[in-house]
Order: sequence, then C-alpha cells, then structure tokens
Amino acid sequence: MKWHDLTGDTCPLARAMGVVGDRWTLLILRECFLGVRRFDVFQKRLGVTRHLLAERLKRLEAMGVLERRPYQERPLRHEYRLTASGKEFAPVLLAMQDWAQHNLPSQEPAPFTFVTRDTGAQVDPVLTDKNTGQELNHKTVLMVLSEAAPDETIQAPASDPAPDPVSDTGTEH
Amino acid sequence: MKWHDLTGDTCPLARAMGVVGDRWTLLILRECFLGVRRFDVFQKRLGVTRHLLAERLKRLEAMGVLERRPYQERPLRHEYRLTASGKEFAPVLLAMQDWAQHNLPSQEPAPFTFVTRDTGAQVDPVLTDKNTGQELNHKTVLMVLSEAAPDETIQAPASDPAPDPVSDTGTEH
DNA sequence: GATATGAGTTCTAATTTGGAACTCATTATC
DNA sequence: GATAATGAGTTCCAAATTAGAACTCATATC
Repeated sequence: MKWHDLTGDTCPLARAMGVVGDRWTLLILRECFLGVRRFDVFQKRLGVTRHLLAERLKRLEAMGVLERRPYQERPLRHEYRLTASGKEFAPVLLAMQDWAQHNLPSQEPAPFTFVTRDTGAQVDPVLTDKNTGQELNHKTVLMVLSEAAPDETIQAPASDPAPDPVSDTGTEH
Repeated sequence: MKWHDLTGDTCPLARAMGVVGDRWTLLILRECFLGVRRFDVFQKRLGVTRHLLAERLKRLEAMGVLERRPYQERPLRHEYRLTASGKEFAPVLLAMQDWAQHNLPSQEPAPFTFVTRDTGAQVDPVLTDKNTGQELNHKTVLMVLSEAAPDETIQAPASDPAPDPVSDTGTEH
C-alpha cells in the first residue's frame, strides 16, 4: 500500500492517518491550538526542518485543516490558521493528551494544560454518548465490521472472542 | 530532533507521537479493537510489510500497549493483545474516527462502526468534562502553556489573539 | 516426501526525512 | 548607501526509514 493512497481509503481512521499519520503533523496542530500561526514560530518551537514543515503545512491546507491567509502586504506574508475542520480536531487532541498522560508517564509535568474558557479550571475529559450520556470506553463500546463478507470475518478462537473484555484471562487491570 | 527521542518528551502529545506517530501503528490498534491478534491476520488485512509489522508490534509491546503471549506450544506461537493501556486508547480512536467521518468525507461508508455493548446502538461520541458535564471542544476549551517563561510566550498579534474563537475574522462557521 | 501454516528475519531498492545553505522582498541599522 | 535582519520558503545531499520480495524454522497435513 502506498502511503498517499490512505487519504482515499474507505476507513475514516486510515484517512485520518493520511493527514496526521506522521511524527510532526499532530504537533503542528498542537502549536496551532496554542496560538502559533507563523512559519518561523512553528519551525523554532518544533525543531522540524523548514523543508518538512512547508510540506506538512501544504498538506494540512490541502486537506482543509488549516488555511493560509495573508496578514500583511509589502512584503506579502501569510499565516496559517485552523479552519472549522481543524478546530473540530480539538477533542482528538484532548483525548490523546489524556491517554498519554495516563499511559505514557513522564517525570516532567506537561508544558501545557487544557482549561475551560469560562472558569479557567483544568478539564477532565471523558468521552460520552450524545444521546444516552453513557461513558464510551472499551468496556461499553464494541467496534464491529459493517456487513462483513464471509471472507472478511476475523478469525479468532471462538472460545475466547477478542471483543469481549470479561472473558479476558490476562493479568491486566 | 531525532524521532525516537519523542518518547521521552515532556509533552504528552509528543510522547503519543512516539507511539502512534506513523502511518501504521494506529491502524494496527484498529485491528486489535476489531479482534485481530495474529501476525498474519494483521499483515493480510493491513497490507503492511511483514518487516514493519514486526517492528511496530515490538514497539507497541515495549510501550505497554500490546502484550505478546503464547496461545499454543508445538510449535510455539504467540498472539498480540491489548493491555489495559491499549484498551484505554479506545476513546482516542473513537474521537479520531468521528472527526475523520465529519471532516474527511468519503463516497464509501466506513467498513466498521462503534456500537454500545448493551443495546448495540451506534454511538454518537462527544467529549465532556467529568466534573461539570460540559461539552469540551474548541469553543469551550483553551490550551494554555503552563507557567511559560518570558521567551516561551507565543508571539501573535495582540489585536487578534489566536486562542479566542469570537475574534476570528475568517469565513469558517 | 512435498506442501502448507504461522511468525518472523534478511536483503536490496525506493522513498522520506534531516541538516544546512540559499533565495527573495522588504525593512532596519551602521 | 551598504550591510544586516526578518519572514517564508526552496534546493541540495546525506542519512534514515519503508517497501517488496525472498528466505528461515518448526510442525502439521496430504
């Protein structure tokens, strides 16, 4: 499989990897959410090469996640801003930050936090269902193939189906 | 910056990129949530080269996201399972799938869906605050640098601060 | 004995990334 | 008026990563 094909994949997660499936792109978006808009600021803060940064910004723009707009003329200069689509990425960033903080611990504290705009209190994110309010996690949610063709079903020992968390015999949790 | 250094970064998002910051790893985790556990099944379903798959599985194991355990002897064979840490990644996958489905549209429907384990209904995910129940998105949440040193503050025109969504002059929304 | 299965490993070629220098327009400084 | 600085890239080569295919090894099956 060629990498650029991912953007046309039927799987939304594969398409997402076509956008943020590399070391830098998600960190560029992090900078955007922190308020960075200019090429040199991205470059200095991230330590990414100018070459790659230019390429990634171009891709994010092509995917509609960022938009490039002039902020001055003479000399003409552009800045990069999150589009509506880019802003909607915030929950993904939050969920990932929360996961990493709990599962990839570090000695040092995180260099930034997420706070609510109204009270300034730190947020404690949890994914819920819009309709039922139920918490969504591995215990409550199941990922299922849509109308899988016979040869598409995943072979796994029927005695211990993978999707069922209660039947786990492992030592985790 | 060297890529493998990311795993020791103070930024949780950078550490997360040290684990899933490539084209394949998140898709491997998708397969895990769909119930895949064996090398050849991962390989055939993803189309990734055996070489890279082995490398990625090794890394996921080293990071504590997957565990490798024997499922038979004679000949000895191992399978890969999500650890507790790996299972906690589910909300990230859900949030990302939701984002991609809304922002990277496709002609074809997604090859899988997330349903609740109790009713089987499709889920409609929204990130909320555990304490207040408030919805968490770009409008309600702000990402702030923790105790930024003077030279750490991000230069942006004060007249139009990036973190404020109301002051946006763009055409989006 | 020949072929198949499952889980890798090894090899080379192609692609991507890193690092540094270079460009270009305009403004600021000596 | 010449020289340096700023901002946003582009170009070039070396280094690292990835793709693709073939090979290994233990056992089971025809």
